[in-house]
Amino acid sequence: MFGAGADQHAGMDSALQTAEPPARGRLQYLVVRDSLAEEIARGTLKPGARLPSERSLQVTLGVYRGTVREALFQLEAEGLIYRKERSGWYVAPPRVTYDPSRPEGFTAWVAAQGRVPQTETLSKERVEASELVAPILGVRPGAPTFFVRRRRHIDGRACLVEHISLNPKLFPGLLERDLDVSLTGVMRRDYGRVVTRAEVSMYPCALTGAQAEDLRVKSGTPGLCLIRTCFDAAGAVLEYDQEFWRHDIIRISLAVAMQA
Amino acid sequence: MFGAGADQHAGMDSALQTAEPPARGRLQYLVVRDSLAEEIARGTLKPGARLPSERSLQVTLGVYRGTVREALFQLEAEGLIYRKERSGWYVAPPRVTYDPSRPEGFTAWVAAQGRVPQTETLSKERVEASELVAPILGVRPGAPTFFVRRRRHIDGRACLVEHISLNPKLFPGLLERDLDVSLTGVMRRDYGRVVTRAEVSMYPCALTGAQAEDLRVKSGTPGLCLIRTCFDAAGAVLEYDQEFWRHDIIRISLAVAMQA
DNA sequence: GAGTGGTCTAGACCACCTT
DNA sequence: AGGTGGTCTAGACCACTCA
Repeated sequence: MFGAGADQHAGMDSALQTAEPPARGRLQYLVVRDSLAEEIARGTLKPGARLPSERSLQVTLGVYRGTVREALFQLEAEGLIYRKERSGWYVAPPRVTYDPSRPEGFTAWVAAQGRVPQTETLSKERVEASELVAPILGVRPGAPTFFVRRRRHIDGRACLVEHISLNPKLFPGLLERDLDVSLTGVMRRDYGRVVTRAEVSMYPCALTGAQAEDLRVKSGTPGLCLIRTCFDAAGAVLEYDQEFWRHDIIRISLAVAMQA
Repeated sequence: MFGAGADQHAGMDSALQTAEPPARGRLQYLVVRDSLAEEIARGTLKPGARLPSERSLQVTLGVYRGTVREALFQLEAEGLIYRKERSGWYVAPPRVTYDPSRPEGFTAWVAAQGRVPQTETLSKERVEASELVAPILGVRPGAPTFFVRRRRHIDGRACLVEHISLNPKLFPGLLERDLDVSLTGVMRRDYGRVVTRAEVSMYPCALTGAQAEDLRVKSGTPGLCLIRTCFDAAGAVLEYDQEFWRHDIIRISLAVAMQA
């Protein structure tokens, strides 16, 4: 046996059997990370494929499990792999590209990229407008609003949950409808309301609490929070939408005209 | 002494002295996270303040250091705290809001939010156009291009590095100028080129390798990659810009008109 | 030089998924 | 029931920062 930490920091040629001229791969977990990343890039591990278990990697690579996990976390942060809780680690599929200036709904643009979309309504209810939402929807705090929670999937994998707030006066009877479809489509066809403008804001976040549970990811998983307020041509707020995305599945892309 | 893991999962009343009706705080690191988060929310810990050291938290809270660190990582992922490598953990300042449709440069919009911007040119050189960049700039692969690396700070903290590629024919002598200023300003004043349109794309990423070193963060830190191609009114590509942001410092916000 | 975070080891039990 | 990841313990040494 070798003493704890005697040559734990590689740099000498102990780390892995794969003879490499490390350069930056001095740290063991970086070596593990890069070797896994290379297998993914090379295609030895294809999207959707399952990685060997942590314990088998531990044995194969001759490092302790924490080091393997650190490497896995890095790859997860890069969006190269993801985990199904207590099931295993899998190679992540390519990102989908979302253009918030396009009028197509989720279902349409995901399908257009050759992927399989699916929407699931988790809850729909009447709630009192919060201090935050009331001024946005243009109602008094405490006034009735519609609140819809939906989960959306791509290729069978849950990739976002969204919280939608609406003004009931604009959409009477909305909650009685099937909402597993494009909401902008329902607004247009059934209520004659068309989104012509939106204010979009987004920031990297962590998925915690209810969001993490809804997406079945570990609390603290990195995510992207995307908030959208949709207006019609008259300037009425049609929808206030908070979307919590897995960080590894989306790319935002749009053309912007510079303001004068 | 107590056996390894006998009551390691709280739920019973072992976890922390702070009597709480956990609800979701069953896991020890979530309890630690939430108690720290509460101190930040309450203002006991103010932006910029330094947290107690991991070892002192370990003693205070009666858990092992790994548990403390897991809690710290979660708060980091949420953007509530950040680390200065090997120095300590600090409470994060509020995010700045970036609107890619505004023509103001970094220096102007950061200052407008009451923060102190600073730009630093890390390198500027002539390089051969890569396969990726050539078609974007409209030159042949291998043709000469300008390549500028800059690091930008907010309130003294490095918050992004950017890689800028330009077509030398449009900006002769650019590399001899001071580039620690607004590039769009230089383009406009010195070359009569005005950005009127941009294609912007962004996705959550991990800061690794050179980016991580430039920003002095640990490899694998979550980040936001923002890529921008700027055009003038004639449709010429003025600039191809890759920005690597710390994940916790920025919020993107813009108004979009829906395409017909 | 003292103190900090960063990395690493060698174990253990638990909750959950899969078969 | 067996295997997986998730959490936890109790150590150790290292590289770096800061005073």
